[in-house]
Amino acid sequence: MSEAKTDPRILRTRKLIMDSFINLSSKKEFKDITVKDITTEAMINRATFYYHFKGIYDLLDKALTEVLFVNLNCRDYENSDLTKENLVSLFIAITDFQVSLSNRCHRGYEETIARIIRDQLEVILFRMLVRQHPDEVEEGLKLNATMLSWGLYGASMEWRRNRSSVSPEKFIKTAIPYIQNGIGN
Amino acid sequence: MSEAKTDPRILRTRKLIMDSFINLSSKKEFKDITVKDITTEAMINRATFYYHFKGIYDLLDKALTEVLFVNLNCRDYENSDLTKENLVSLFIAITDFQVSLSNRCHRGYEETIARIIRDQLEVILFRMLVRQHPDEVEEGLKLNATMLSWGLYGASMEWRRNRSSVSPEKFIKTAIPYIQNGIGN
DNA sequence: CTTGATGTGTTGGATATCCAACATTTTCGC
DNA sequence: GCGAAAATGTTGGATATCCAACACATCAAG
Repeated sequence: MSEAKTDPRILRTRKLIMDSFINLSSKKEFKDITVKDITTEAMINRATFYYHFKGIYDLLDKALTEVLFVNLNCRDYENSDLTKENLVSLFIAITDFQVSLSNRCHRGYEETIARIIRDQLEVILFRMLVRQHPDEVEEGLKLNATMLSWGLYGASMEWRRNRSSVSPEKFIKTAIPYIQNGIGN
Repeated sequence: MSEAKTDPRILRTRKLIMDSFINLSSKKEFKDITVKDITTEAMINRATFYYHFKGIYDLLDKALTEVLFVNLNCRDYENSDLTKENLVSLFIAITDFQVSLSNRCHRGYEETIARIIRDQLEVILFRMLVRQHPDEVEEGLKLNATMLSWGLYGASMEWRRNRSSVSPEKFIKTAIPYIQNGIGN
Protein backbone atom coordinates (compact mmCIF):
# COMPACT_ATOMS: atom_id res chain seq x y z
CA MET A 1 0.00 0.00 0.00
CA SER A 2 2.73 2.45 0.98
CA GLU A 3 4.78 3.00 -2.15
CA ALA A 4 6.45 6.40 -1.67
CA LYS A 5 8.67 6.36 -4.74
CA THR A 6 11.87 8.33 -4.51
CA ASP A 7 12.55 11.51 -6.43
CA PRO A 8 14.14 10.80 -9.85
CA ARG A 9 16.76 13.45 -9.17
CA ILE A 10 17.96 11.40 -6.22
CA LEU A 11 18.28 8.24 -8.29
CA ARG A 12 20.07 10.10 -11.08
CA THR A 13 22.50 11.86 -8.77
CA ARG A 14 23.31 8.67 -6.85
CA LYS A 15 24.01 6.89 -10.10
CA LEU A 16 26.24 9.71 -11.34
CA ILE A 17 28.23 9.61 -8.11
CA MET A 18 28.54 5.82 -8.07
CA ASP A 19 29.60 5.62 -11.70
CA SER A 20 32.16 8.36 -11.25
CA PHE A 21 33.59 6.70 -8.18
CA ILE A 22 33.88 3.29 -9.79
CA ASN A 23 35.38 4.91 -12.84
CA LEU A 24 37.94 6.82 -10.79
CA SER A 25 38.77 3.72 -8.75
CA SER A 26 40.12 2.06 -11.86
CA LYS A 27 42.43 4.98 -12.57
CA LYS A 28 43.63 6.13 -9.15
CA GLU A 29 44.48 4.63 -5.81
CA PHE A 30 41.59 4.81 -3.42
CA LYS A 31 43.55 6.87 -0.93
CA ASP A 32 44.14 9.52 -3.61
CA ILE A 33 40.47 9.89 -4.51
CA THR A 34 38.89 12.95 -2.93
CA VAL A 35 35.28 14.00 -2.69
CA LYS A 36 36.09 16.88 -5.00
CA ASP A 37 37.40 14.47 -7.65
CA ILE A 38 34.18 12.50 -7.55
CA THR A 39 31.86 15.49 -7.67
CA THR A 40 33.81 17.06 -10.51
CA GLU A 41 33.60 13.90 -12.59
CA ALA A 42 29.93 13.47 -11.73
CA MET A 43 29.21 17.13 -12.53
CA ILE A 44 27.48 17.73 -9.22
CA ASN A 45 28.15 20.07 -6.33
CA ARG A 46 30.23 18.96 -3.39
CA ALA A 47 27.43 19.85 -0.98
CA THR A 48 25.12 17.57 -2.91
CA PHE A 49 27.48 14.69 -2.28
CA TYR A 50 27.07 15.14 1.46
CA TYR A 51 23.32 15.32 0.98
CA HIS A 52 23.44 11.70 -0.21
CA PHE A 53 26.42 10.16 1.57
CA LYS A 54 27.77 10.55 5.06
CA GLY A 55 31.29 10.58 3.64
CA ILE A 56 33.58 8.82 1.23
CA TYR A 57 33.51 5.61 3.24
CA ASP A 58 29.75 5.59 3.20
CA LEU A 59 29.98 5.83 -0.58
CA LEU A 60 32.57 3.05 -0.64
CA ASP A 61 30.19 0.91 1.37
CA LYS A 62 27.31 1.30 -1.05
CA ALA A 63 29.47 1.24 -4.19
CA LEU A 64 31.05 -2.01 -3.10
CA THR A 65 27.63 -3.63 -3.01
CA GLU A 66 27.11 -2.52 -6.59
CA VAL A 67 30.48 -3.86 -7.69
CA LEU A 68 29.95 -7.21 -6.07
CA PHE A 69 26.55 -7.56 -7.68
CA VAL A 70 27.82 -6.53 -11.10
CA ASN A 71 30.67 -9.01 -10.93
CA LEU A 72 28.15 -11.65 -9.96
CA ASN A 73 26.18 -10.91 -13.12
CA CYS A 74 22.98 -11.00 -11.12
CA ARG A 75 20.67 -8.08 -10.74
CA ASP A 76 18.31 -10.57 -9.12
CA TYR A 77 20.85 -11.75 -6.61
CA GLU A 78 17.91 -12.63 -4.39
CA ASN A 79 17.19 -15.57 -6.66
CA SER A 80 20.71 -16.92 -6.88
CA ASP A 81 22.04 -19.97 -5.05
CA LEU A 82 25.43 -20.20 -3.39
CA THR A 83 27.00 -22.30 -6.10
CA LYS A 84 30.65 -23.03 -6.66
CA GLU A 85 30.65 -20.60 -9.56
CA ASN A 86 29.20 -17.81 -7.46
CA LEU A 87 31.82 -18.36 -4.79
CA VAL A 88 34.55 -18.00 -7.38
CA SER A 89 32.89 -14.88 -8.80
CA LEU A 90 32.65 -13.35 -5.35
CA PHE A 91 36.30 -14.02 -4.63
CA ILE A 92 37.38 -12.53 -7.93
CA ALA A 93 35.20 -9.49 -7.27
CA ILE A 94 36.93 -8.99 -3.94
CA THR A 95 40.45 -9.28 -5.27
CA ASP A 96 39.64 -7.09 -8.25
CA PHE A 97 38.27 -4.45 -5.95
CA GLN A 98 41.16 -4.62 -3.56
CA VAL A 99 43.84 -4.13 -6.19
CA SER A 100 41.99 -0.98 -7.22
CA LEU A 101 42.31 0.26 -3.64
CA SER A 102 45.35 1.46 -1.83
CA ASN A 103 48.07 -1.01 -0.94
CA ARG A 104 49.71 1.26 1.57
CA CYS A 105 48.26 1.38 5.05
CA HIS A 106 46.45 4.69 5.29
CA ARG A 107 45.74 5.61 8.89
CA GLY A 108 43.98 2.38 9.72
CA TYR A 109 41.58 2.71 6.83
CA GLU A 110 42.56 -0.79 5.75
CA GLU A 111 40.58 -2.16 8.65
CA THR A 112 37.59 0.02 7.76
CA ILE A 113 37.65 -1.27 4.20
CA ALA A 114 38.04 -4.82 5.43
CA ARG A 115 35.00 -4.49 7.66
CA ILE A 116 32.91 -3.06 4.82
CA ILE A 117 33.89 -5.87 2.48
CA ARG A 118 33.13 -8.54 5.06
CA ASP A 119 29.80 -6.96 5.96
CA GLN A 120 28.68 -6.84 2.34
CA LEU A 121 29.92 -10.35 1.72
CA GLU A 122 28.00 -11.59 4.73
CA VAL A 123 24.75 -10.00 3.56
CA ILE A 124 25.04 -11.56 0.11
CA LEU A 125 26.09 -14.95 1.38
CA PHE A 126 23.31 -15.02 3.95
CA ARG A 127 20.66 -14.23 1.38
CA MET A 128 21.94 -16.99 -0.86
CA LEU A 129 22.03 -19.49 1.96
CA VAL A 130 18.51 -18.65 3.09
CA ARG A 131 17.25 -19.19 -0.43
CA GLN A 132 19.17 -22.43 -0.78
CA HIS A 133 18.10 -23.90 2.57
CA PRO A 134 14.65 -22.51 3.30
CA ASP A 135 14.00 -25.08 6.02
CA GLU A 136 17.07 -24.47 8.16
CA VAL A 137 16.96 -22.13 11.13
CA GLU A 138 18.34 -18.75 10.25
CA GLU A 139 20.75 -18.55 13.17
CA GLY A 140 22.88 -21.35 11.79
CA LEU A 141 22.86 -19.90 8.30
CA LYS A 142 23.78 -16.51 9.68
CA LEU A 143 26.82 -17.86 11.49
CA ASN A 144 27.75 -19.82 8.40
CA ALA A 145 27.61 -16.65 6.34
CA THR A 146 29.70 -14.79 8.92
CA MET A 147 32.41 -17.42 8.96
CA LEU A 148 32.43 -17.73 5.19
CA SER A 149 32.77 -13.96 4.78
CA TRP A 150 35.74 -13.88 7.15
CA GLY A 151 37.24 -16.88 5.45
CA LEU A 152 36.88 -15.44 1.97
CA TYR A 153 38.33 -12.13 3.04
CA GLY A 154 41.22 -13.87 4.76
CA ALA A 155 41.86 -15.85 1.61
CA SER A 156 41.97 -12.62 -0.39
CA MET A 157 44.54 -11.21 2.05
CA GLU A 158 46.59 -14.36 1.72
CA TRP A 159 46.37 -14.15 -2.04
CA ARG A 160 47.57 -10.53 -1.93
CA ARG A 161 50.74 -11.56 -0.10
CA ASN A 162 51.95 -13.39 -3.18
CA ARG A 163 49.61 -12.37 -5.94
CA SER A 164 52.03 -12.87 -8.77
CA SER A 165 52.21 -16.62 -8.31
CA VAL A 166 48.68 -17.66 -9.29
CA SER A 167 45.38 -16.20 -10.52
CA PRO A 168 42.61 -15.46 -7.99
CA GLU A 169 40.39 -17.99 -9.72
CA LYS A 170 42.88 -20.81 -9.47
CA PHE A 171 43.80 -19.75 -5.95
CA ILE A 172 40.30 -19.96 -4.53
CA LYS A 173 39.45 -23.13 -6.42
CA THR A 174 41.95 -25.05 -4.36
CA ALA A 175 39.80 -24.33 -1.33
CA ILE A 176 36.38 -24.92 -2.87
CA PRO A 177 36.22 -28.66 -2.09
CA TYR A 178 36.71 -28.00 1.62
CA ILE A 179 34.02 -25.32 1.60
CA GLN A 180 31.58 -27.57 -0.18
CA ASN A 181 32.21 -30.83 1.58
CA GLY A 182 33.65 -29.78 4.93
CA ILE A 183 36.92 -30.96 6.46
CA GLY A 184 35.74 -34.48 6.95
CA ASN A 185 36.50 -36.44 10.08
CA MET B 1 34.51 41.84 -17.50
CA SER B 2 31.10 40.28 -17.99
CA GLU B 3 31.57 36.59 -17.27
CA ALA B 4 28.13 35.30 -16.14
CA LYS B 5 28.95 31.60 -15.97
CA THR B 6 26.04 29.25 -16.50
CA ASP B 7 24.58 27.04 -13.80
CA PRO B 8 26.32 23.63 -13.65
CA ARG B 9 22.94 21.92 -13.57
CA ILE B 10 22.22 23.36 -17.00
CA LEU B 11 25.49 22.09 -18.45
CA ARG B 12 24.99 18.66 -16.90
CA THR B 13 21.39 18.33 -18.07
CA ARG B 14 22.23 19.47 -21.59
CA LYS B 15 25.03 16.93 -21.75
CA LEU B 16 22.78 14.16 -20.47
CA ILE B 17 20.20 14.99 -23.13
CA MET B 18 22.72 15.27 -25.96
CA ASP B 19 24.47 12.03 -25.03
CA SER B 20 21.19 10.18 -24.77
CA PHE B 21 20.04 11.51 -28.13
CA ILE B 22 23.26 10.61 -29.91
CA ASN B 23 23.19 7.21 -28.25
CA LEU B 24 19.60 6.59 -29.31
CA SER B 25 20.31 7.80 -32.83
CA SER B 26 22.69 4.91 -33.31
CA LYS B 27 20.05 2.40 -32.27
CA LYS B 28 16.82 3.73 -33.73
CA GLU B 29 15.65 5.61 -36.76
CA PHE B 30 15.39 9.32 -36.11
CA LYS B 31 11.70 9.35 -36.90
CA ASP B 32 11.07 6.78 -34.18
CA ILE B 33 12.82 8.74 -31.44
CA THR B 34 10.41 10.57 -29.16
CA VAL B 35 11.04 13.17 -26.52
CA LYS B 36 9.95 10.64 -23.92
CA ASP B 37 12.60 8.19 -25.13
CA ILE B 38 15.31 10.78 -24.72
CA THR B 39 14.23 11.98 -21.29
CA THR B 40 13.88 8.43 -20.02
CA GLU B 41 17.39 7.53 -21.14
CA ALA B 42 18.77 10.80 -19.77
CA MET B 43 16.92 10.30 -16.48
CA ILE B 44 15.36 13.74 -16.58
CA ASN B 45 11.79 14.99 -16.63
CA ARG B 46 10.04 15.68 -19.90
CA ALA B 47 9.24 19.23 -18.80
CA THR B 48 12.93 19.82 -18.21
CA PHE B 49 13.62 18.92 -21.84
CA TYR B 50 11.37 21.74 -22.98
CA TYR B 51 13.10 24.06 -20.53
CA HIS B 52 16.27 23.61 -22.57
CA PHE B 53 15.10 22.91 -26.12
CA LYS B 54 12.28 24.28 -28.17
CA GLY B 55 11.59 20.81 -29.50
CA ILE B 56 13.23 17.74 -30.90
CA TYR B 57 14.40 19.57 -34.00
CA ASP B 58 16.02 22.24 -31.89
CA LEU B 59 17.88 19.45 -30.13
CA LEU B 60 18.81 17.92 -33.47
CA ASP B 61 20.15 21.29 -34.55
CA LYS B 62 22.45 21.63 -31.56
CA ALA B 63 23.40 17.97 -31.39
CA LEU B 64 24.42 18.05 -35.03
CA THR B 65 26.88 20.83 -34.26
CA GLU B 66 28.38 18.65 -31.56
CA VAL B 67 28.66 15.65 -33.87
CA LEU B 68 30.29 17.64 -36.61
CA PHE B 69 32.83 19.10 -34.21
CA VAL B 70 33.58 15.73 -32.65
CA ASN B 71 34.12 14.13 -36.02
CA LEU B 72 36.42 17.00 -36.89
CA ASN B 73 38.51 16.23 -33.81
CA CYS B 74 38.65 19.92 -33.06
CA ARG B 75 37.35 21.45 -29.90
CA ASP B 76 39.12 24.59 -31.04
CA TYR B 77 37.45 24.64 -34.41
CA GLU B 78 37.87 28.41 -34.26
CA ASN B 79 41.57 27.89 -34.85
CA SER B 80 41.28 25.38 -37.67
CA ASP B 81 41.87 26.12 -41.34
CA LEU B 82 39.76 24.80 -44.18
CA THR B 83 42.22 22.14 -45.26
CA LYS B 84 41.64 19.25 -47.58
CA GLU B 85 41.64 16.94 -44.59
CA ASN B 86 38.98 18.97 -42.81
CA LEU B 87 36.77 18.93 -45.87
CA VAL B 88 36.97 15.17 -45.99
CA SER B 89 36.23 14.94 -42.27
CA LEU B 90 33.22 17.18 -42.66
CA PHE B 91 31.84 15.11 -45.51
CA ILE B 92 32.29 11.88 -43.59
CA ALA B 93 30.60 13.45 -40.58
CA ILE B 94 27.61 14.34 -42.72
CA THR B 95 27.22 10.94 -44.31
CA ASP B 96 27.74 9.19 -40.99
CA PHE B 97 25.04 11.32 -39.46
CA GLN B 98 22.62 10.84 -42.30
CA VAL B 99 22.76 7.09 -42.27
CA SER B 100 21.85 7.24 -38.59
CA LEU B 101 18.75 9.21 -39.52
CA SER B 102 15.67 8.02 -41.25
CA ASN B 103 15.84 7.01 -44.87
CA ARG B 104 12.12 7.21 -45.42
CA CYS B 105 10.57 10.54 -46.21
CA HIS B 106 8.81 11.65 -43.07
CA ARG B 107 6.36 14.45 -43.70
CA GLY B 108 8.91 16.72 -45.27
CA TYR B 109 11.23 16.46 -42.30
CA GLU B 110 13.95 15.52 -44.75
CA GLU B 111 14.01 19.11 -45.89
CA THR B 112 14.15 20.35 -42.29
CA ILE B 113 17.10 18.11 -41.57
CA ALA B 114 18.76 19.18 -44.79
CA ARG B 115 18.41 22.84 -43.88
CA ILE B 116 19.86 22.23 -40.41
CA ILE B 117 22.83 20.38 -41.83
CA ARG B 118 23.52 23.08 -44.40
CA ASP B 119 23.16 25.85 -41.83
CA GLN B 120 25.61 24.23 -39.47
CA LEU B 121 28.00 23.46 -42.30
CA GLU B 122 27.88 27.05 -43.41
CA VAL B 123 28.69 28.36 -39.94
CA ILE B 124 31.69 26.08 -39.62
CA LEU B 125 32.96 26.71 -43.12
CA PHE B 126 32.58 30.47 -42.75
CA ARG B 127 34.59 30.53 -39.52
CA MET B 128 37.35 28.54 -41.14
CA LEU B 129 37.42 30.77 -44.20
CA VAL B 130 37.52 33.96 -42.13
CA ARG B 131 40.46 32.62 -40.20
CA GLN B 132 42.22 31.50 -43.35
CA HIS B 133 41.70 34.75 -45.26
CA PRO B 134 41.62 37.52 -42.68
CA ASP B 135 42.11 40.22 -45.31
CA GLU B 136 39.23 39.32 -47.61
CA VAL B 137 35.86 41.04 -47.29
CA GLU B 138 33.42 38.89 -45.36
CA GLU B 139 30.63 39.06 -47.90
CA GLY B 140 32.62 37.05 -50.40
CA LEU B 141 33.66 34.49 -47.84
CA LYS B 142 30.07 34.21 -46.65
CA LEU B 143 28.79 33.41 -50.12
CA ASN B 144 31.64 31.00 -50.60
CA ALA B 145 30.65 29.20 -47.40
CA THR B 146 27.01 29.12 -48.48
CA MET B 147 27.80 27.59 -51.85
CA LEU B 148 30.23 25.10 -50.36
CA SER B 149 27.65 23.98 -47.77
CA TRP B 150 25.06 23.39 -50.49
CA GLY B 151 27.63 21.64 -52.62
CA LEU B 152 28.78 19.35 -49.84
CA TYR B 153 25.22 18.50 -48.88
CA GLY B 154 24.34 17.82 -52.49
CA ALA B 155 27.35 15.55 -52.76
CA SER B 156 26.17 13.64 -49.69
CA MET B 157 22.74 13.16 -51.30
CA GLU B 158 24.38 11.95 -54.48
CA TRP B 159 26.54 9.55 -52.48
CA ARG B 160 23.42 8.20 -50.75
CA ARG B 161 21.85 7.28 -54.07
CA ASN B 162 24.48 4.60 -54.62
CA ARG B 163 26.31 4.33 -51.35
CA SER B 164 27.38 0.74 -51.75
CA SER B 165 29.71 1.49 -54.62
CA VAL B 166 32.37 3.57 -52.90
CA SER B 167 33.33 4.92 -49.46
CA PRO B 168 32.39 8.51 -48.54
CA GLU B 169 36.06 9.36 -48.24
CA LYS B 170 36.96 8.15 -51.70
CA PHE B 171 33.79 9.68 -53.10
CA ILE B 172 34.48 13.22 -51.91
CA LYS B 173 38.16 13.04 -52.74
CA THR B 174 37.34 12.90 -56.43
CA ALA B 175 35.85 16.39 -56.08
CA ILE B 176 38.52 17.93 -53.85
CA PRO B 177 40.77 19.15 -56.70
CA TYR B 178 37.94 21.20 -58.20
CA ILE B 179 37.10 22.70 -54.83
CA GLN B 180 40.69 23.65 -54.18
CA ASN B 181 41.72 24.90 -57.61
CA GLY B 182 38.43 25.91 -59.19
CA ILE B 183 37.09 24.77 -62.55
CA GLY B 184 39.76 26.53 -64.52
CA ASN B 185 39.03 28.44 -67.68
C1' DC C 1 56.19 26.16 16.00
C1' DT C 2 54.10 28.92 12.32
C1' DT C 3 52.17 29.35 7.81
C1' DG C 4 49.99 28.23 3.72
C1' DA C 5 47.64 24.83 1.15
C1' DT C 6 44.38 21.21 0.78
C1' DG C 7 40.51 18.23 2.19
C1' DT C 8 36.29 17.55 5.14
C1' DG C 9 31.75 18.74 6.61
C1' DT C 10 27.85 22.18 7.37
C1' DT C 11 24.51 25.99 6.55
C1' DG C 12 20.85 29.42 4.35
C1' DG C 13 19.13 31.50 0.46
C1' DA C 14 18.81 31.15 -4.84
C1' DT C 15 17.59 28.28 -8.72
C1' DA C 16 16.97 24.18 -11.93
C1' DT C 17 14.34 20.31 -11.93
C1' DC C 18 10.25 17.50 -10.84
C1' DC C 19 5.34 16.39 -10.84
C1' DA C 20 0.63 16.43 -11.95
C1' DA C 21 -2.58 18.22 -14.70
C1' DC C 22 -4.17 20.18 -18.77
C1' DA C 23 -5.09 21.32 -23.88
C1' DT C 24 -3.72 20.26 -28.48
C1' DT C 25 -2.03 17.52 -32.22
C1' DT C 26 -0.63 13.25 -34.44
C1' DT C 27 -1.03 8.39 -35.19
C1' DC C 28 -3.33 4.31 -36.07
C1' DG C 29 -6.81 0.65 -36.25
C1' DC C 30 -11.68 -0.13 -37.43
C1' DG D 1 -14.59 8.95 -41.87
C1' DC D 2 -14.39 8.06 -36.24
C1' DG D 3 -12.60 7.24 -31.63
C1' DA D 4 -8.81 5.76 -28.75
C1' DA D 5 -4.09 5.88 -27.77
C1' DA D 6 0.11 8.27 -27.85
C1' DA D 7 3.14 12.39 -28.54
C1' DT D 8 3.73 17.36 -28.06
C1' DG D 9 3.91 21.54 -25.43
C1' DT D 10 2.65 24.42 -21.20
C1' DT D 11 1.84 25.80 -16.35
C1' DG D 12 2.25 26.49 -10.89
C1' DG D 13 3.69 24.79 -6.73
C1' DA D 14 7.05 21.38 -4.39
C1' DT D 15 11.80 19.90 -3.95
C1' DA D 16 16.75 18.59 -5.01
C1' DT D 17 20.63 20.91 -6.21
C1' DC D 18 23.81 24.85 -6.37
C1' DC D 19 26.72 28.47 -4.38
C1' DA D 20 29.31 31.03 -1.19
C1' DA D 21 30.89 31.12 3.04
C1' DC D 22 32.27 29.19 7.12
C1' DA D 23 34.80 26.25 10.86
C1' DC D 24 37.87 22.55 11.43
C1' DA D 25 41.49 18.94 10.57
C1' DT D 26 45.63 17.47 8.21
C1' DC D 27 50.09 17.92 6.35
C1' DA D 28 54.37 19.63 4.29
C1' DA D 29 57.85 23.48 4.19
C1' DG D 30 60.39 27.14 6.19
